[in-house]
Amino acid sequence: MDGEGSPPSVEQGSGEQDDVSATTRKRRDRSKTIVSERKRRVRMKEKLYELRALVPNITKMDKASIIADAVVYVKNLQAHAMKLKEEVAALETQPMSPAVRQQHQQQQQKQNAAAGRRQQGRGGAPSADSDGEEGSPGPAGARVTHVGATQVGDGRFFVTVECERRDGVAAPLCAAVESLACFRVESSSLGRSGPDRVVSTHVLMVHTHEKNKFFVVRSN
Amino acid sequence: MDGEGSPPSVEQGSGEQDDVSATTRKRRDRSKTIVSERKRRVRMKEKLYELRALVPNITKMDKASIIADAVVYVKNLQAHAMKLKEEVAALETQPMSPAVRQQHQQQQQKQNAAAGRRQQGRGGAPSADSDGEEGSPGPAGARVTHVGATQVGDGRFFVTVECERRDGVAAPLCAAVESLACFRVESSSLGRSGPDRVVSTHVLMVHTHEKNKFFVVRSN
DNA sequence: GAAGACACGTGATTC
DNA sequence: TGAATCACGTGTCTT
Repeated sequence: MDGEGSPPSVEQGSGEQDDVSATTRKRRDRSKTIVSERKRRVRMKEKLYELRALVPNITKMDKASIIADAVVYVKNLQAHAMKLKEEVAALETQPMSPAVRQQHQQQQQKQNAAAGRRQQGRGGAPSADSDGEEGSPGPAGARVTHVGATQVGDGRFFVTVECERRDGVAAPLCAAVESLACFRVESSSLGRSGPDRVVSTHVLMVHTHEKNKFFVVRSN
Repeated sequence: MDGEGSPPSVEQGSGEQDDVSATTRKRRDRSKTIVSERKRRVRMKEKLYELRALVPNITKMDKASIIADAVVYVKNLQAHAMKLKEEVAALETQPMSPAVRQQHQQQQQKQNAAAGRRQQGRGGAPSADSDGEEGSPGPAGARVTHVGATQVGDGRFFVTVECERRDGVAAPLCAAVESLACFRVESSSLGRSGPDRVVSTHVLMVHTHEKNKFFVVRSN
């Protein structure tokens, strides 16, 4: 309780026989634990740097922020990996002759930002892609070429929107995602998926009081 | 050097009337820093638990091992995602004559066989949503708390903008960045930098014909 | 000078 | 018994 400093000052000079052994033992023990603790700190710091090296988008060098950035990065990565896996599965099971694939690409011009609870893989279609209506001209005029949504956790969804790459597309894209009132944007990122395509990925969290409105549409 | 001075009883006669104020100030400062440091530790620990909840196979609860496990997990996840992405690209662009597809499937099987241990998120982690988010009913108009810009290449700049966390901040943030007419947004991402802060990072590319208009302002 | 981050040495606890 | 991990308060350094 009383945080009084134990003075490490030496009181030698009087006792000889076991006094010396006691003090030496104590001191040796102290230095051992000290160096051990130091090594422990170094180990953790190195691991932290190692982690930081793996995470792109490091915002602050701050120790806690490194872990925080790693957390959101891992979340995005997990979601992305899951989505890719499903995509692979879908592509593998569907033979997709060239004609069909071409049609598929053309058909994927959907720009529904209000894709609320509309994911019904009807007829056992395992695709998580929601089927939108006709693509109306976007806010910036860029056509959306792909929209995907996948549940990646309890009330958490991974959403990807791909559209043409034009100047000023990011803001309406973010606005569209944020306009989903029952979601909260947990993280989002924008990058290029081709010479003329940008893709924005988001992790959305359902507001807790709306959680029961959503359910999973399992693919298989 | 040896920081003594805990006894708040008497100071030497140098101070006339500052004796009480000096000790009070010192003590207040002490407790302030103490509680601040304590909060820092708590923050880091929470972030660490949050990270641990994301990593499926946690070997030891040890603090450094958590980061180590996270490191190897992120490495695996990155590799896995890259492989999946290549796979998707290959599947999408292949004309897929029957022979080719068969070969591809064989290759697929080999990959699956080689990847003996699979780590798929399974570790039923309890909901680590430590942050009780509150519905702040604010429209846009969140205050920007930090802006940074660094040149990271030839005509390429890394820009960070931090502001208050409100619903719907991402879109105006992107709009603001995109409104810089002489830049093109190469990539951008949005995440949280604190319980009440969001930070958006962007990589901007100067349009080539404007490149000579910009130069570096070195900070230190 | 106030605030924040970090490394340090140390007491407590666990295996 | 020691080795190892953690939380703590503190000094120092940078904003």
